[in-house]
Order: sequence, then structure tokens, then C-alpha cells
Amino acid sequence: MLDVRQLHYFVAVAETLHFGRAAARLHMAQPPLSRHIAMLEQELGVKLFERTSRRVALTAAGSQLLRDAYQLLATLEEIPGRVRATSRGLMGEVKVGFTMYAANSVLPRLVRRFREEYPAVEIVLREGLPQQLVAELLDNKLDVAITIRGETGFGLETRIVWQEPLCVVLPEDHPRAEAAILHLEELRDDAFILVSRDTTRVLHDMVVTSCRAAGFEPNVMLETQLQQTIVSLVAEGLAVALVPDSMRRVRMEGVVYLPLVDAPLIDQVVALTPDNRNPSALAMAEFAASMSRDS
Amino acid sequence: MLDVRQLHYFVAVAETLHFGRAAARLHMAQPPLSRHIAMLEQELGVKLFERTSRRVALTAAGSQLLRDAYQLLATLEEIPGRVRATSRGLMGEVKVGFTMYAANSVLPRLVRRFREEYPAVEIVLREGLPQQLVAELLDNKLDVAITIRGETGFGLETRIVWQEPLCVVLPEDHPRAEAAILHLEELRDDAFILVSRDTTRVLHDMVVTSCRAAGFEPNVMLETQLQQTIVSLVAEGLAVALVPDSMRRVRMEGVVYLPLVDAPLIDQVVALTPDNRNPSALAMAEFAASMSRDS
DNA sequence: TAAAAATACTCCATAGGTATTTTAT
DNA sequence: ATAAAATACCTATGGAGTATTTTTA
Repeated sequence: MLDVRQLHYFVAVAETLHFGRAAARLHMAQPPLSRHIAMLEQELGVKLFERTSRRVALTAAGSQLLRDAYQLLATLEEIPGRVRATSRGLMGEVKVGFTMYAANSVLPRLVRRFREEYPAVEIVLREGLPQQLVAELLDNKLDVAITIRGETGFGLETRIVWQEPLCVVLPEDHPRAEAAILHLEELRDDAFILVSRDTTRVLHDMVVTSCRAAGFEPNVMLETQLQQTIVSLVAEGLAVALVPDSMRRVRMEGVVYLPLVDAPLIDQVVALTPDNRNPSALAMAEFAASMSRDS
Repeated sequence: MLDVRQLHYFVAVAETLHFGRAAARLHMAQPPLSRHIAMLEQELGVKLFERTSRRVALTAAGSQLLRDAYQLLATLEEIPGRVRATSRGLMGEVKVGFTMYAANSVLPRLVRRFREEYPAVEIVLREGLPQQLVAELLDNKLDVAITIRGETGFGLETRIVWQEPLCVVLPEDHPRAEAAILHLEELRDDAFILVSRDTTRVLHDMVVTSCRAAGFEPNVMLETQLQQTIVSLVAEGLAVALVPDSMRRVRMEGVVYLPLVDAPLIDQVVALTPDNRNPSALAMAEFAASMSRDS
């Protein structure tokens, strides 16, 4: 294997074309320098310099080695910086899982701003259902997940990144569809569509709890897996529903979204396992949490 | 500057995740290996391994270093081969000058075949007049030149790569235009166009000498710089000319090319300065000379 | 308590220094 | 004749070894 120190020596001689001056530049005496070049030539089995006592010139092989040595020494010098950057989270990869709720609210901004701050960090994005995300976190398939608080279970660190109220979705021919704002008890006689409890327990329970707090038991007509389905069914005039405010982005013929008095807040959190040692993941989590504080 | 030996040690530990086994693989004892990893970590200012007495794992910085180290060590291993290849002429660059005579005859084949044999040698081609090529050779602007023997002057090494006879160009309405072959003396009363002596002395003199050998002094109507011009003027029916056989490739309305009995041969040579140390140039010269022997 | 990494110290190989010779202009 | 590279020989730094201690699962 080539000795990198000898490559340095070689570069000095190749640049000065003078063993004495090269030695001075290297803060060493000339004889050991001559010896090192001779060793290098022997190891390569190739003359690197045409030399007389008056003139030193590179051979073709020498020029090639000079080019290669420049390249190698440059990459060698870059390595420490890259490694240090990685240890500070400025370089690397974060695998981010997220729910559709995040996709419709905080995720795009988070990704955009994080990319500005950490351009050398590769962000790998994967959408999934809340439980799935938790499983992948615990399995180290994901670094962080942007999901709904309460779906995270134990053993995960969570920090709030976004809060949004529930709002009401009504068919546009509903008697209250023209209202500016609703009290939940005005819907005590309506049929409700809920997201199923085993998909997003927190959202399901939040709706039921809110209704009970408003003094009635909701009349649950059916439960679905996806929020999108809820909106579609409301559009058919079959029922009403409570959905996260960010669902307003899903515009659909035949539905209206209305705010709710004293609407309960849904917390979106960034979650990660406490033993995650990926500095970019920690940076991402910290960044997400700070974004929530700022806005 | 990072020590490459330490990078090797690091790779061994990173691959085995076990200091003892890594040391065994490196044919060394475990303590110095631990010390080297510690030094590397100190130099980088970064933890490379999470280690307990039971488990060793890479940190994010460690993974980054592993990737970088692989890359660096691989290029380091490639260098000797590249340098040796360069010294044997298998890699590098040859600057080849050539005349239009070469372009019309031997050059295309030479370049094609040389590229097959020496795919890693970059061939830089430049067309020029014979004297210009010689000047650029002496000035080290060119490595080799494919030109006409006799135009090379002194101080150059030359080897024949191609020989071709002179042939006759006639206007198609010339009385001898239907002949299968001509004796030069049949043209004793025709007007001649010659290439000017200061452009291609050898060609000029060869025509004059041939005519004299055939027993007459050529009636020189005019002299031109370019063979192409000669053919154009012959097409106008103004005169006849003797041109290298490869000029037949220049087909033109109104001219016919005929062979000549006892036609003198023009030698094309590869020329280079005797002090050229570019192995690719020597390879090219040798290759060109051998091509002439083979065909 | 046992397996494995870290520390203490010892030794020698080799990188570098000084003195000198060789070489080419 | 002289500038500069090569050779001879010496010295000492630091890398590797052995023995031992520390650590944690």
C-alpha cells in the first residue's frame, strides 16, 4: 500500500522540481527526501523523475501520480470535516414517517425549512398510519415520526409541533350550513361518521368525549378508516362529522366546513425513540419542536 | 492530516465491531488497536463507536467515516496500477499532428486501430502543413506527426507508415483520358500545375525530377498551395498534374485519375523528437510503424 | 463473574538527521 | 568547479508488544 506521507513528499518535489527546496518546504533534510522518492519509485516500479544534478523533470508516470495524488490528498483533507459535520447532524439521513394529518398541515413547511437549514441532510419520507409509524420507529425503520399525540404509546419521546382544532363538516343542504360558527350541541340529533377507533383512537375518542361534554351521546352511523372517506360520505348528505381543521384543504362539492365553539385541540407531535443516536434525527426533532414555538 | 494506517484499523473495527477480532485480522495485539482508534477519535473530535465491554456499534459519524474510508482506500489502491499503466504508455495523452495526405490515407485507420489497442490513451488530433507540424514537434506542442518524408528536416526520428505512388490527373476531355495507364513522357507537351515548392518541397521536386527522368522539362503553368486547388483547376481543363494516389478520393466532375508506369513512391512517416519521453507517444510511433509492416 | 476494552510500561524498527560522496554541467 | 542528488551511518521517536486493570452485562 502506498504511503501517504511519501505522496506528500512526492508532491513537494513535483511542484518545486528541486529536492533541496522541496525538503526545505517540508521542514526536513534533503537526503531522507531523496530516499523516500527512491522508495516510492521502487514500490511503483516506475521512474517518477528524470533527474540529473542540474535538472529535475517529471516523467509521464510522474505527472499521472501528481494528478492522482492531488485528488487523493484533497479527499483525505475533506474527510474530517465531513465526519464532524455528520456528528453534529449537519450531514446524514433522516427517515421521517408521517400521517396524512401531518401531510395536510405541518409537514410540507417542516421539510422545506429543514432543507434550508440542513441542506446536506437527506430526508427520506414515508407516509403511514399511526400504529404503523410507531412500529417502524421501535424497529428502527424510521428515525422520527410526525403523528398525533396519543397514538404514540409508551417508550417514545414526543414533542408538540402543531396544534389544530377539530371542525365540523356538514352537507351543504344541512339546516346549519349557513352558520358562521357552531355549538356542538346543535348537532345532537344528527348522525355522525367517525374514524374507526382502532385506526386513530385519539380522534375517535375526542369526538365522543366532546359530544358527551356537550350533553349528548353521538349517534354514530358508521366508522371509516380514512378521513377522505368521511368527507365523501358527508357530501352525500348522509351525516355530519368532526375532523381536524387541516381537512379543510380537502375541498369537495357539497360540503361546508365550520368552526366549533370551544373546539378541542389535536396535538401533532414529533416522536422518536429515546435511544436514537442519529444526530440528524435529533436535529430534525429539535427543529420541528422549535418551529412550533416560533409560529 | 489523517493517518491512512489508522483508517485501515478503523475499517477493521467497523467491519467486525469487535476490537479483539479486528486486531487478530490486522495481525496485531488489541491494545495498540484501541489506542489508535482513540487517537483517531481525538483527532476528529468525534466518537466513532458506542462501546461497552459487551457491544461495539458505529455512531453516525463512524458510518460516515466508514463510507469515506472505503472510498479513499479504494482510490489509494488504484493509483499504482494507473501510474504503471501510464509508464507503459497504456494511459495518457498523445498529441498527433497530420497533413491532409495522411488524413486521406493512413490516419483514419491508424487512429481507429490505436484506439482499440490503447483505449485509455487520449488522442488529440491537429491538422497542419508539413513545416508547421515540424515546428510544433520541436516546440513540444505535438508528440508525433504523420507527414511526408523529406519535409521533416533534421533532428527528428522518422519511420515509414505508408507509401503511395504518384498518379496523373487529367481533364476528362484530354486525348489520353481513356487510357488504362500512362507513361509520363506522353505528357511532355501538356501544361502542369504543381504544388508550390515552399509548401511541400518533396512533392514539387518529385514531379520535376520524374519529368526530367522521362526526358523533358515540365511546362509549369502555375503553382498552388493546396492539392484540392490543383484538382479543381485540372477539372477546368487548364492543365494536368501529378498528385498522390490518395487524392483519388477527391472525386470531381470533369477529372480522371490514371496510374503511371514506374510511378515514384511518396513516403509518409511518423515523426517525433528523439527526446520525447511520453510513453504513449512512443507507443503510437511504434504502433504506426508496425501497421505499415503488417499491411 | 467473565468477556472485552482501556491503561501501563517496555522495546525496537524506522523515519529523520549529519557527514560525505558522486555526478553532470 | 560547483550545485545538487545519492549514499553511509547514527539517533530517537513512536508504534507495537506483554502484562495488568477497569468496566458492564
